[in-house]
Amino acid sequence: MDAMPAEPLSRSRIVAAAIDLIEREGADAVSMRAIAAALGVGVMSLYNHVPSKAALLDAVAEAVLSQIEFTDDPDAEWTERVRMQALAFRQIAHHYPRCTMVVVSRQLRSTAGLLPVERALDTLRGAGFGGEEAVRILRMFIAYIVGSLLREVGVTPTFAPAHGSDVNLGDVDPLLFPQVSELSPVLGDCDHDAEFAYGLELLIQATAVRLAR
Amino acid sequence: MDAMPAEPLSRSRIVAAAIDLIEREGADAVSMRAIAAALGVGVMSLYNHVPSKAALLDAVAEAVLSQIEFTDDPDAEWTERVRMQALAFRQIAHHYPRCTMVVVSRQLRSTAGLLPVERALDTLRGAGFGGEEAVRILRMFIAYIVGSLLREVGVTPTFAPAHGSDVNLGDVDPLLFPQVSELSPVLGDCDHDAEFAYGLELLIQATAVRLAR
DNA sequence: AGCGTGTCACGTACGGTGTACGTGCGTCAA
DNA sequence: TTGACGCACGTACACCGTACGTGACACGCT
Repeated sequence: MDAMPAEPLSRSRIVAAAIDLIEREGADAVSMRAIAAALGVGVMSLYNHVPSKAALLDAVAEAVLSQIEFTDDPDAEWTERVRMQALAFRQIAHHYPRCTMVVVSRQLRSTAGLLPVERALDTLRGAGFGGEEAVRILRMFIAYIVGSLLREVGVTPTFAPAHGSDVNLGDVDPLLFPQVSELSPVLGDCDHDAEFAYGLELLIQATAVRLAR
Repeated sequence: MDAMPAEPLSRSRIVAAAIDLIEREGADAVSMRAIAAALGVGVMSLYNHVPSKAALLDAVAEAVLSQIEFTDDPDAEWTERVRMQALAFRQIAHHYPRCTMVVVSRQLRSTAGLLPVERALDTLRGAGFGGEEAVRILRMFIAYIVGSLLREVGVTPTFAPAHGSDVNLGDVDPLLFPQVSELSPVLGDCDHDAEFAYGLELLIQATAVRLAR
């Protein structure tokens, strides 16, 4: 009976199952019992490899973050390199949309998020920024990217692609909110890609101006 | 006995108690039972005024957001008005630090967040931007602000004022992460006010450049 | 071969959570 | 007076994270 060798249940297998479950059923559906069931093991077996659920979610964030793929071209203009890095960061959020909230919601003091930081700082300093300003600029970019991702997943917790707000903007009192009322069609839909690119270009240009001074 | 008239337990009292509890004990400590206990009522009484915990947290977000105080000077330069609005938005996050995560974590399709939007759009269009671009710029500012707030509360879940990362950056391999290693003192501490202001000014200037074209 | 010793899967159990449901008490309209 | 309705409340259930104990198995040593 039970021919399955049932490979040894490692930490990485647990993390993978957790990511899978989050992506399939949403972050709220994540429970130790559910993960254990998905792996076909008992609940408490998980605790031989993961100290707690919080640590597991940290590991999930770390795993997702470490999958960022940088195709960094050292010969390219620094503006182009910054653009690519920002887009790469955002891309993983599209590959794991339901996990994005998990990643963003917990501060990660691991070394997983360090490689992107290293690359970004290197690019900025190579462009001619001093260390302190490079850090400031990096923080600004991260804030913008994270904020954008949060809007994208916030608007779509069930990940219906767009249109979300619909009803809400239609019945706004035009006297109280004339601008909102007039612009409701524009506010109503949101091409995330275009929106993100717009802000990104603006940030890059602003950064370039800073460099010229 | 029981002299207390025990005023009638309205929805707003429940929300206020929830905010109070979040601010005192943290967002994790929020439970229906704890809120009920803080109000001196039974747990199920809450459900006569609030359909669910999720709805309660939405109401919390709405309440916090509606407390933004705008001192909008119509005679001021539009850049100054944008600055004031951004700072006002951020200020409530400092008044309710523990609630910030709650506000940011849930998309609000209520009219509470509409007044700031109306003001901002009015300012931008008054400056000369077209409707579509005003929306784009607004979204960019919101992304930056939200991202910044998330970093500020993320670094301080227990709200210890600063210094947080300490150990983590000290023992980074200088060969693997030369930039991070060299800049670790800069990365280690973060003057949130200054950092936010830096990015904000950069965004405003970039926006002004966009307008000039 | 016998025997600690360690690793690890697992069951049980406890205190917590959100909330469905029923019950009883107040205050009004008829 | 009586019915209806609003609302505070207790009980109960399913589910959660996880502390603890137990037993199967693999190993190095004598």
